[in-house]
Amino acid sequence: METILPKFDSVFSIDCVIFGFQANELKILLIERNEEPFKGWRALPGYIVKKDESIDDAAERILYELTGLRDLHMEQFHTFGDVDRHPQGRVITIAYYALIRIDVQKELKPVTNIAKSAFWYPVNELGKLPFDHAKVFETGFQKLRRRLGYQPIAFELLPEKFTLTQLQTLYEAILNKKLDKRNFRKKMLSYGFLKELDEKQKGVSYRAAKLYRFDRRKYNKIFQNELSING
Amino acid sequence: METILPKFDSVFSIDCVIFGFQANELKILLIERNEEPFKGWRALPGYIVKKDESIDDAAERILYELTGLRDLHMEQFHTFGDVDRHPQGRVITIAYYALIRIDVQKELKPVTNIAKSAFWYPVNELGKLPFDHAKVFETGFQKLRRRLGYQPIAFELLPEKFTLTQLQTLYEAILNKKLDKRNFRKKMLSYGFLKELDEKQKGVSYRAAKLYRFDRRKYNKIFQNELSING
DNA sequence: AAGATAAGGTGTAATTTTTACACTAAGTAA
DNA sequence: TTACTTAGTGTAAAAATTACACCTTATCTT
Repeated sequence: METILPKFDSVFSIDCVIFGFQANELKILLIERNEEPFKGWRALPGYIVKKDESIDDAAERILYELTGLRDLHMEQFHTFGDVDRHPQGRVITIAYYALIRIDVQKELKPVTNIAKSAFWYPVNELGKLPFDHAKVFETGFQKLRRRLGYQPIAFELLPEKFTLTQLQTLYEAILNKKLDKRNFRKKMLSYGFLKELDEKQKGVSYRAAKLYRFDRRKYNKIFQNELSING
Repeated sequence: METILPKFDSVFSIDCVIFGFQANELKILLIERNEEPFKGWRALPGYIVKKDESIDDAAERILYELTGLRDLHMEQFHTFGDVDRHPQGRVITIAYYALIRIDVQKELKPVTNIAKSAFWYPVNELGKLPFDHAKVFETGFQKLRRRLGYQPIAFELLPEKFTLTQLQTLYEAILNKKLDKRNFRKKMLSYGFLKELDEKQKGVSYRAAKLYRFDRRKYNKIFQNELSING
C-alpha cells in the first residue's frame, strides 16, 4: 500500500550527524519522522534549505527546529547527490556533523512538527535508516575517526572535567580498538594541553580518579603545528 | 555598464579543480569563459548539474564539455552555498578535484562554446578569479596538501616513469617547502612501492638519473594500512 | 576491622623512526 | 682536460613508539 506523493523540483537539503558520548557509548542524534515518506521512522535530522539562507545557516536552523539544539559548531563533510536518493524528486543533501556534550540540561524537543521527537541513539544499534542515511552516517563516522587522529576533538564530547580513563574509553569507542593504558596516558599528558585539577571523580564505588580539564590555549598551539610536515 | 541578466531558480553546479604538474610547476586547469557573467575571464571549469544525472556523473560530463578531458577520477571535496555567490540567483556548487598527468597527447579543447578555451595555469599566478573560485581553489589546494600526507597521490601527477628528484620537486611544490634529499629518498624507497627500472632519464645535459615506476599493487597494501592508529 | 573487589596510577628497556648533515660519482659541454 | 651540473649515498644522535605488570587507593561486604 503506497501513498502517492507529489513530485517536487530540484532542492537542497541538509542532514546532520551529531555525535555524543553517554554511558561509555558513542551515540548520534536521531529524530522520529512525522512526515511522509518514512513517517514514523528513525532518521537523521534533516530538512530543506530555504532560498535566502546559506547552507551553514540552514544547517543550524534545521538542527534547531528538529531537535531544539542550538549554537553548536557544525561542519560540512560531504554532499550526496544520487538521482534517486529521494523518492519525491531530485534532492541533493549536504551532510554536516558536529560533536557535542550530551547534557541532561539540554532538552531535546523539536520546535516544528516535522519531527515527532529527538533522542540519542547508540551508533552500534542504528538498524535501518531511511533514504541513504546509513551511507551518510557511515561517511560521517569515518570522517570523525580520521579527524580524531589529527585533532584533539574528543574533548568536545566529554564533560568539562573528565578522567583519563573516560578519555581513553572514548578514543576506544571511536576507533573501535583497545589502547594501552600507560602509553595512552603518557602520550596525552605529553601534549601538555591537559590541566590536572585538584579534584577527584565523585560517586564511584572504587578509588576515585583525578579530573582533568582541556586547556584550549595550549591546544591551539599544537593545532597550529598540526599541518607541518617533515622537511 | 552592466548587462542585465535573467534570474534563475535554485540550481546545483559543479566546479572542478584539476591539478597537473608541468615544467616543475604545479598547475590547474582553467577555461576562458564565453558566457556572461564574467565573460572572457579565466575561471575554474564549472557548469550546471542536470536534473537526471548524479553529481558525480555531472562532474565528469562538465569537465569533458568544457575542456575535452575524460576518464579521470574526480572526487568531491567541498560544497559552497553562500546565498550571494552567484549574481544571477541561488547556485550551490559542489567542488571536485582530480590529479592528472599533463600530457601533450591530451588536447585541451572545449566541446561546447560555454568555454572559449581551456589551458593549464600555474597555481602561483592565478590572479583574480570570478565568483568564489579563489576560495574554491584554495580549499581544494589545502585538501591536496593534506591528502599528500597520507596517500601517495603524487604519482598521479607524474609521468609513468620518473626520477626521484622529480618526485621530490613535486612534493616541494605542493608542500611549498624544501625537503632533505637523502631523507626523502630513504623514506620513499622504504615504502617499497617504487620499482627501479633499467632505464635512465634522457635528453639532459648532465648525469642522467635512474627512472622509477609506481607499483600500484604494493601501494594498495600500504594504503590499506593507512587508517590504522597506534594501539 | 578485615578482606574482597575494582579501578587508579605508575616506569623502563628495546625498537623504530626521524632528523641533521657533506662529499664523491657520473655524464655532458666547452 | 677541465669545468659544470646533478645523481647518488651513510651514519650517528635524538625522538617517538611499543610492549609489558604490579602496587595503591577507595569502597563495599561480612
